[in-house]
Amino acid sequence: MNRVQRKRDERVRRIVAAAAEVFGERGYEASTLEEVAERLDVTKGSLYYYFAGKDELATAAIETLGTDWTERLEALADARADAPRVERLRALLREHIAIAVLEYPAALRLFLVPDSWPAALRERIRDLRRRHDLVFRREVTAGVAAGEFAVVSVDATLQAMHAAMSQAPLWCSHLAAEARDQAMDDLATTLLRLVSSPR
Amino acid sequence: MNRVQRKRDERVRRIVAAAAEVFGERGYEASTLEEVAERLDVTKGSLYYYFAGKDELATAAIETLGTDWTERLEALADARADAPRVERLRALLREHIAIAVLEYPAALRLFLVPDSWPAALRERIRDLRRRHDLVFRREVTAGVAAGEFAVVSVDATLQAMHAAMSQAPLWCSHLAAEARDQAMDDLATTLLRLVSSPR
Amino acid sequence: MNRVQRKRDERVRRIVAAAAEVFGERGYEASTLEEVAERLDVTKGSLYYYFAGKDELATAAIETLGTDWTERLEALADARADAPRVERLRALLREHIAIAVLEYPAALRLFLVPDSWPAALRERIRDLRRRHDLVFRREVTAGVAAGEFAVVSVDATLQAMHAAMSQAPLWCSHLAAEARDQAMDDLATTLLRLVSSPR
Amino acid sequence: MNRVQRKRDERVRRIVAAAAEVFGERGYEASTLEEVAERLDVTKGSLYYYFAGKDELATAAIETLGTDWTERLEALADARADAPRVERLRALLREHIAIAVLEYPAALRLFLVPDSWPAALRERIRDLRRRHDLVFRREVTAGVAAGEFAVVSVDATLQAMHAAMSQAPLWCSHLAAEARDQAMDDLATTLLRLVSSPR
DNA sequence: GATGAATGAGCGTTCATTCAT
DNA sequence: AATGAATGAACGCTCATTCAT
Repeated sequence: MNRVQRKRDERVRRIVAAAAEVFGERGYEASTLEEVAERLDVTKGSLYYYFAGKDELATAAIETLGTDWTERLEALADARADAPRVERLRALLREHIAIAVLEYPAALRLFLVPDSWPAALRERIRDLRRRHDLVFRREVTAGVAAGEFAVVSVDATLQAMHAAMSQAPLWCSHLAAEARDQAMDDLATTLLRLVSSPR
Repeated sequence: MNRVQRKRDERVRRIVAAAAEVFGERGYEASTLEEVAERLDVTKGSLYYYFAGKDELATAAIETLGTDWTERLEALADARADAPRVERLRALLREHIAIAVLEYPAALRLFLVPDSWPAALRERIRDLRRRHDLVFRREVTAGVAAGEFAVVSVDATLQAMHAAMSQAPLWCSHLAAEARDQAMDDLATTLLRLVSSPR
Repeated sequence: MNRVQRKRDERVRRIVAAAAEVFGERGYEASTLEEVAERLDVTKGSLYYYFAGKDELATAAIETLGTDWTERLEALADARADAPRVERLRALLREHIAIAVLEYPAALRLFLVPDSWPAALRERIRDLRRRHDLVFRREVTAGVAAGEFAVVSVDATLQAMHAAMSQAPLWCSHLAAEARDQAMDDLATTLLRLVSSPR
Repeated sequence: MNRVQRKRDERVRRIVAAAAEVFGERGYEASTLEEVAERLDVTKGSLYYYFAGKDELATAAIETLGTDWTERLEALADARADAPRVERLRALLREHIAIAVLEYPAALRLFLVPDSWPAALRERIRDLRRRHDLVFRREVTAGVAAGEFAVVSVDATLQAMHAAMSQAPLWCSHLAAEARDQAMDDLATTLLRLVSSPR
């Protein structure tokens, strides 16, 4: 029973990975269950054995990706708990950008979900974003409270950070390794300006 | 013949305008020729008299949308030619955000062109973005040269600005009118920090 | 414009007729748009130019058939307005049976609609049945009021009549012409017993 | 081996019972093997160990349903062997209606077998109906012979009775419990009129 | 120039059926 | 005996595209 369950989980994992790929490359609307199935070398119908439909598959893809991403950032924040605020935030920004560029270059498209989704799923996705957002929000608000950071508006600041980081792949992906590293560093440093107290 | 030509141009102009509206609101995949035709109060088939297909219409729409957008920003920059740099840049940022949020909420999706599009069209779109980018790049580089702005990297700065502005609709669209205006102001002010000389 | 409209109406009429045939032969669930289209020698998709979907097509089929049927009975009732009650009712029963057996042998299946239909459509069908029912109900209640008929329950009586008449094709269709006429007569006479005052 | 066989028979019996339930509730097309399996708490695939496919299962279900139904009526007729004819017939009608309305509301649909079914299966079903019919035919013909009943035509009378009873669910199912009981009583009494000697 | 009509390919989804284990 | 998994055909539906008029 345990073995069966493991097998099933592994299968689900592979399907979600393939789905995340496809949704990321094409966006929700242009993605086809056929293509997801093709990459897994199974038929369309098989997907329905594991997922109730396109929406659920997309949600699972987003959820998996979002959870993994968030947890890594949370772990990083913990690991740097004693570092100066600005350095901890820089590390988080840098890591976020690196994950976006190197591992999930398709994430932006994945989160560009159609407004037509059922409210429940959209709420679920909103939760994911919130938790993800919280990693950075915590740092920023604490820094502001401590007088080390200064922002015009926490929301606007976080919005700008997230947007810039999630679009980084569009800009960086085609660069050579070194230039890319430099670009990612530059972006992180640039985004730090958003919270630096201007004196 | 001249009169005929003018008439045709005007017709094309109206079609493209309607298409830009629809594509701008829904993105490429979710847009329907039926809806474009409906807004023009003609039938779907008529569009084919002027455009070879959806892709061409979309390209024309993107082009129009991009050109319109850029020209409005250029005009604004001209109008504020004598204003202090920082105020001119703020005005440009604010206007860009307003256009994105209020008029073309799906522009981000629209510019995320699928890899499957013909290279020619994608190149055309790249040109548009370049010209668009130039409006802000000019301001930033001039400001830096004049010692009034300071940036880590011009590319990273512009990249962050554009990303934040184009994703603003995701964040602002659902806000009430007043809150939305405030959010747009905050975002513009926040993005100004990216070029402010930190002293 | 008038000619175009006539053409369209004729087209719709033919589609509805084909649909009524198919739905009648197979029932709602087992009927296929493909088969309706095939009988019309067009493609499935064409049907959507005239009807929004399977449900609407089925509703139109039911509606057309039901209206025609009812109107003919109403006309008959008018024509026999001066005949004795029992003879007028007999004529109505006989005509109803004849229409069912000879013209719409498939009607029974057509009205066996799935419970899953949208409430609006089911309400529409209920209306049709009500109007159809009214032709007989009027006769029965008037007869009862006049003391010429006697029934246990008007509802039960009408229900039994309608059921027997609509199922007549199952029983009569395969009979030879003469035997079939006799069977239809017998059925009408039998059903008259339902209202005869038993003394 | 005998024990094994008994076990298997029991298993088959339970499957068929579940199938009869489902098919009786939903009709053939709308029934799913998945649902049958679910009610038995086994998987879809298991059913194929006992039945070659949906059609065979449906046939067995119809057969069971029909046999069960008939036997209950036969038992009832026996139990009331000494009652007056009219009361025995009333009891049979009432019971038939109750079974139709309360237990097999979709039986009508189920017996409206598509023409596409193999002739053998359809013949089988016809046999079932004949035996079923016989329960009532016996009562009616005997009553007529005894001079207690009077009918225009035995066939027409039985046809009307069966039709009214099998369509009763369409009419009664949505009534509240009390009203439904009353309706069933009324219908039985009404149908008795079909055989009552007039005057 | 424009329309009404039709087409056909493709999509998401369902489900009876098969089969290795 | 039974299960989990997979398949494939079919269905309802959408929509870009074509074309005679």
